[in-house]
Amino acid sequence: MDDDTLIFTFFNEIGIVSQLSQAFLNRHLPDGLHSSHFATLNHLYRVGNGTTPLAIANAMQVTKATMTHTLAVLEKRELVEIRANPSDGRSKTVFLTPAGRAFRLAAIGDVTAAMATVASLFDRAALEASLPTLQRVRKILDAERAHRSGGD
Amino acid sequence: MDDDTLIFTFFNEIGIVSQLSQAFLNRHLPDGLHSSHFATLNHLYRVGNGTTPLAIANAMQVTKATMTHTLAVLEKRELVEIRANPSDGRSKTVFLTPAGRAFRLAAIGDVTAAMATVASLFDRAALEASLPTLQRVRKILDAERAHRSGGD
DNA sequence: ACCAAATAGTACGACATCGAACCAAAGTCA
DNA sequence: TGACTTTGGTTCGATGTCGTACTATTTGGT
Repeated sequence: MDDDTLIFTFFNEIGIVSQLSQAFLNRHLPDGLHSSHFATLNHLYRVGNGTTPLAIANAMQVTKATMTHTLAVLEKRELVEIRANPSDGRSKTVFLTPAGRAFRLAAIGDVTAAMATVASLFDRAALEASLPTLQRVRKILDAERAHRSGGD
Repeated sequence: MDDDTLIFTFFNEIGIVSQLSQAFLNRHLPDGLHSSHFATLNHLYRVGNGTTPLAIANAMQVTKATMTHTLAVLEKRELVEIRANPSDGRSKTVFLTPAGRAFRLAAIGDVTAAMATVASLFDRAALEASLPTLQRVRKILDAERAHRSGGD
């Protein structure tokens, strides 16, 4: 298998696994929550409150337009609160509400429970071993994207 | 990191890499072709002609409704031809047209060229090493999905 | 042979995502 | 200070994907 084919195969597999895992999440998340909403809640929880929409969009690797939409959904459900950014009039800051925190916990519970049956089938060591590779690939693609859209 | 967290992290990383690679493809595929169309053309080329839409949908891990749409797009561009299935009145068969073949080659050329700059940054051995893991994960999720929707 | 259940594909409505165009606030530089 | 550029977010239109409901054909049991 030459390099190009390997790379195609690799990304093809990545794409399919991603689709399957997202489908899994979408099926098991409570109340019609979409995996992207879930990911955003988790990000807010991990990174902490007061982040700007753009920062979240970059972290999630979606466009800012998409993040506007995602945050609007979360805000309508009162899972996050969006305030003006005191240090920049163009910007906003995003906060997880208590309801958002609770919802995240509940969602994690549901997903974890649903995952219990399959989780045991995964080879923990193998997953752990491929993580650095994935992260490196992510960084490379990310840099390429930034470079493309930024300069050039 | 406990098992659940590892799995979450793993799928999160997979999702992001998938998004980035799809975005990369979408940016570099000619004539507004979407990565899913590209993947379908590649599948038809690899697996051979005369496959049914459902078989393609399963291989691509999308719903049959989605495949109906994808094939309609490809057919409108005359990259595939869809005929009745002689052995099953409900079914169809899909064929790559000469134009479809040519388009696929051109697309591969474009993408490969665009990828040349980043391809050298990938650690070939690492990608190769994580492929089996990805394939195993795919199989597990796939089986779970089939089980869920089929029985239960 | 007939009727029920399963199956392949389509139609429809909902929604996530994207790119491009746009607006408003900062920043920059003369 | 004032104009040009950059930057954070939103709006808009287009499109890919999904789930559900539906149609037509096939399969299977009696």
